[in-house]
This record gives sequence, C-alpha cells and structure tokens, in this order.
Amino acid sequence: MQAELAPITAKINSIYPLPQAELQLLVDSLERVTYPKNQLIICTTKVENHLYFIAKGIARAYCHAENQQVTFWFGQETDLILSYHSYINQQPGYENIELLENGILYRISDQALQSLYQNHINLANWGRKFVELELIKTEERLINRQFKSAAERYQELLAQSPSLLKRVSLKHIASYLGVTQVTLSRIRAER
Amino acid sequence: MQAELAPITAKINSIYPLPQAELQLLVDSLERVTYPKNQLIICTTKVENHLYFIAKGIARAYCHAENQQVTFWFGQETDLILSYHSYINQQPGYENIELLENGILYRISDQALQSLYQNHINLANWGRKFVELELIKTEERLINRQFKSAAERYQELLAQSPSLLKRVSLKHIASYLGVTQVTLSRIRAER
DNA sequence: TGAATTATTTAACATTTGTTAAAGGATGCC
DNA sequence: GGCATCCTTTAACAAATGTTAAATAATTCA
Repeated sequence: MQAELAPITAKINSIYPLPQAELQLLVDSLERVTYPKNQLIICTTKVENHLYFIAKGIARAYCHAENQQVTFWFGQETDLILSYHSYINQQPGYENIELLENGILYRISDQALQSLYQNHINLANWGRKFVELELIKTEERLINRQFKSAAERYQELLAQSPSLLKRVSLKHIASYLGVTQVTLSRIRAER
Repeated sequence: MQAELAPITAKINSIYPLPQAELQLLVDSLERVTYPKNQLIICTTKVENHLYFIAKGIARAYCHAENQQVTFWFGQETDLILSYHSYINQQPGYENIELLENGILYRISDQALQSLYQNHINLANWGRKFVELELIKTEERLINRQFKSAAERYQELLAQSPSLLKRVSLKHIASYLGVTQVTLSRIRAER
C-alpha cells in the first residue's frame, strides 16, 4: 500500500537523496508483513536475514545481562530494525528486538540488500550514510552518560521524544537511560 | 614510504577487501604528515576537512563537559582519525582529537574521499563497512557501561588493550571508562 | 466483572562512586 | 641537578544510585 510506504520512502530520501530508479529498486524489494504485540522480530538464537522498516508500531532492542534485560534502542515509525551484530557479522547477535505494539513492517532480505549495495553506488552510499547517522547518535548517548546525571538524561529524553514516554513502560525507559526503575521513579517524583 | 603504509593498507583490506585498482586510488590520495606530541589534529572550532590514518602514534578524542574533559575514543596504529560530527554534518563537531605521542599520519581530504565514494562502488561499500564496525564497537561500550561495574570495565580493557594502558595516562583511561581518577585508583589498589 | 498479573511508587538501608584535599612520585625543562 | 609541573594515590566525607521489600495502581484476560 503506497500510503503506508510514503513516510518510509521520505525518510530514506532524507538520509541520502536517491535517484528515483534506485529508490524504486529498494522499494520493490520490500515485503509487507504484520506481527502482533510482543512478537520477537530478531532473536539471539538465529541469524536474522531480514531488515525491517517500521510502518506502524514501536520496537525495542535488548540483551540479557546477569539476571536482567538491558534495553539499548527504541525504534518507531520509519525507523529501521536490524541486528547490527547479526547483520554485520553474519552470526547470531547479542540482541533481541521485540514489538511493543501490533506492528506493520516492510522487510527486505539481507541478500537482496547486499546485492543492491554491490550493484548500485547510490544505494551503497545511502547505506553508508545511514550507519554514520546511527553512529553519531550512539556516540552521543555514550558521551552523555558520562557527564550527565540520570535526571538530566531523563529530562532530555522527555524533551526530545515525548511520544516514547507515552508508548513505552517506565521499566524499559529506565533501562534505556541506564538506571533502575526505582531511580527513575525517584527522578519523576522530584519537583 | 611503502613500509610505513603496509600495515594501513592491510587494515583497509581487512575491513572490506578492495580490488587492487581501487585500493591504489585510495592510497594515492594519501599525504604523509607528521605532528608532535600534544598536537590537536581535530578541534571543535573549525570544520576539519581531512581524515587521518595513524602510521605511528596514539590519539585520543575528547569533548568538554562542565569543567572537565570527557575522553571517549583512543586510536592507535592503523586506526582512522576523524570527527564524525564534523565529517558527517560538515559543521564544527563537539570533539577534539589530540596526539598523545609524536605521530606519523597519512591523511586524505574529505573532498577526495567523497569523490572516491561517489565514483567507486567498492570504496563506497568499504566506507559503509568501516562505519558499521565502528558502530558495533560503540554500541558494545554503551551496553557494557549499563551492567558492568567500573572494575569489570577496567579489567576488560586491561585484557583487550594492554598496550593502551602502557601508553596512556590513567587520567585519560579513567575518563574513557566513565569514572573519576580517584575511582580508577581505588580499583587498581584492590587485591 | 473479577482475579491474576504486571507496572509503578515508596521506604529503609547498603553500596558505589563522586568531591575535595593533601601527600608522594614521576616527569620535563632550563 | 633542581625546580616546577603534572600524575597518581590515599583519606574522609558527601551524594547518587542500587537492593530489597512492600504497598498501591493499572492492565490483561478468562
């Protein structure tokens, strides 16, 4: 359905403008799939060979540590779901990615995407630019964690992604911010 | 000098194997430069328009926060120095990168690199792969900071990069690990 | 609807890490 | 060599965050 895809193609072009022909090649490779809330899209036990654009829904990536889950990423409409570890190394990764709401996704097989990258230079550069932007975001989070208090990180998230707070449980927000639920509750009670 | 470049070209090829012709194009674009210890290679006040391969030396990236410096990256021989923020957004970044030892670098202008990316598909894919690997490393550090204690992070760094500990002051190591010098001293004094 | 589950808050206490200050070492430079 | 500077450690205390447990609120599902 074209209407569903429009925000996704707009996002793709905003990352790195693609000639119509190459954009079309990418779009033509997409397959529409739907999954229910709580569905695991990526899991640690198998190599995932698809990447997913989110048309509707919200997802979180987490990994297991000691006896807890560590949430380190959220994705919403137009975001791309992929396991970097699985995708880049072609072996099972450390991350699980699950839907937190019923979702509509458009997926492309890794094989198809690699083929596009090998044969279309603008798509290869699109892929490069996409990862560069992801890297900056991750680097900023790492740096922020070093010199901002948990309260400051919460206030920033609230300001930058208010919709996230409305759609995701505080349990997961706390983990994403790098604190316990108890600490987050304390922060929210202040003032 | 070819001998100096050999480890760098080997590293380049290990990231993503390049046909000889395209590797040569990249190598031919490199210019040898030397800088003394403490030289600022990248600074926040200007757009940096070169990327640097380290042939000899060690560098650290840091940014200013409150009244302290936050060190968030180290680079050694064969590593690539660039300011992602400056390079990706084409505006002054938040990071400074300085040499901690006298260094021999091979640099390429951003303009030349972009031109290579636009015209040579294997180089474009090399650039994509390079950033993907950087992203994984950054993501892992972010996750580790969430559920490993400062002591564990120190022990891991010691095991994975013993040479780093020998070449870099503990002040910078502490910042890289996300703790104060005092905390790092305590960790080292234990047991 | 109502029971069961899950999410969130609160409290008390423990632990880790930060802050400040001082002292001892190491290093570099004239 | 000796002075000055910077690095590292140690100590005492403060602040932030974690842990455990319990109470309350919200949600899910039969």
